[in-house]
Amino acid sequence: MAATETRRQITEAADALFYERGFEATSFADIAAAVGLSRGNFYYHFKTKDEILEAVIDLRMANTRAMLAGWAAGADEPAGRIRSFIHMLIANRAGIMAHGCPVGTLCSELAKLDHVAKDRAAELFGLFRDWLALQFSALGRGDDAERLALHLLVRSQGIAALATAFRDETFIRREAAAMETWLAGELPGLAKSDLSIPNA
Amino acid sequence: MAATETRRQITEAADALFYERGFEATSFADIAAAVGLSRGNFYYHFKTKDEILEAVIDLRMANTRAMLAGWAAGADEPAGRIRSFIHMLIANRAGIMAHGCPVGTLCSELAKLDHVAKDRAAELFGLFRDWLALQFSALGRGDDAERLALHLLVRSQGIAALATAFRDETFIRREAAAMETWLAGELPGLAKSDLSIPNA
DNA sequence: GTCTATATGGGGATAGAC
DNA sequence: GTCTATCCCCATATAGAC
Repeated sequence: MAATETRRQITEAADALFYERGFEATSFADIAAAVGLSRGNFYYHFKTKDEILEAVIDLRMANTRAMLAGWAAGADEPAGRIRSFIHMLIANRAGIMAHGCPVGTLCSELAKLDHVAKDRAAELFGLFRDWLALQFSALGRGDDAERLALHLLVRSQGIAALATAFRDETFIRREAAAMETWLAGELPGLAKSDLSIPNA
Repeated sequence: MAATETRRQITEAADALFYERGFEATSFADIAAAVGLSRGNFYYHFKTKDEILEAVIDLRMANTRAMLAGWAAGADEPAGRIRSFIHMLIANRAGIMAHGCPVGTLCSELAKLDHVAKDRAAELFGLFRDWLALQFSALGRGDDAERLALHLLVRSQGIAALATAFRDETFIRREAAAMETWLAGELPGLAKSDLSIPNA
């Protein structure tokens, strides 16, 4: 197999395992087994665990950018795009209840380890913050755009944290709906009908 | 030294280390060194790591109950008690920026490990939820008490998660203030002056 | 590029002397 | 109750054959 393809497979397997089990709790052997590779060969592709982490963060940055671009393409109005962000909580509820938010839990773990990559992981939050701020700016809230963006991140992170602890789907839906109500209040020009709660 | 006293010291050292470095990342040797004990002797007091975790959760439950009782004793009005909860974010900001919320990060780590104690750790959230709900009930919001309590937990958890990632103290103060504004809006009978932002 | 075999270190955990 | 010595396993990481 081509080295780049194997590297891609390793990175994707590590991405999933880091999310499901955590960075420290995932061993080389776990990743190698997931890809169907021997431990020895593994080191041909990645020399250290930190190198894998770097590749995983790069992958998540790329995936996040693609997701945000998809949301932007999927809705003409900034309010609808923000709703896509909120809806993510419902769409990913199973994973969130089992393993939390991939971004928040990674940042938290790396902060405790005082890992060199902790700031790079925080840039994942930065992507969401900047993208949300852009939508609020387009809605005429330029002065408050970053504050409003961070407030949405706060609530989504809090929902994820408590959903992991209590594993209560109703709670997620209710708090997501409350976020939409808040959004409507911040954007008085918006029609109520544009802010119904997603069911998917 | 008396066994109970040594056990207490171990539990407190483990409590701090689990918070600062995480449960998995903390080794027996780390805890033993913090207490000034040999590894061998360590096993006289705790047979397994899970046993230490259990003791740490018990300690945190007791400490949390004591803190909540202190807040109740320190303010006659339920609104002031809730403000004590919000103020905790400011008071603990240094620790939160470095290591996150002790409750949220422990629940998150144990969930990923699928650890047997994950539900016991979630009961720490339960203590806050029930205590906050009690205050809202006393304020005549009995029907919504749990929902309002969980909303406060959501926002405090989200603030902790993002504060850890961005290490921005201004952000913490601003979001804490926003929580107080929200609280004022939920309790229309409350005087504005009762809801000023703590500075400590 | 992939494998097996292996080095090395640290983790949890135990035995037994004092 | 405390210590030293030790066991075993699994982790990261390397060497070298194929």
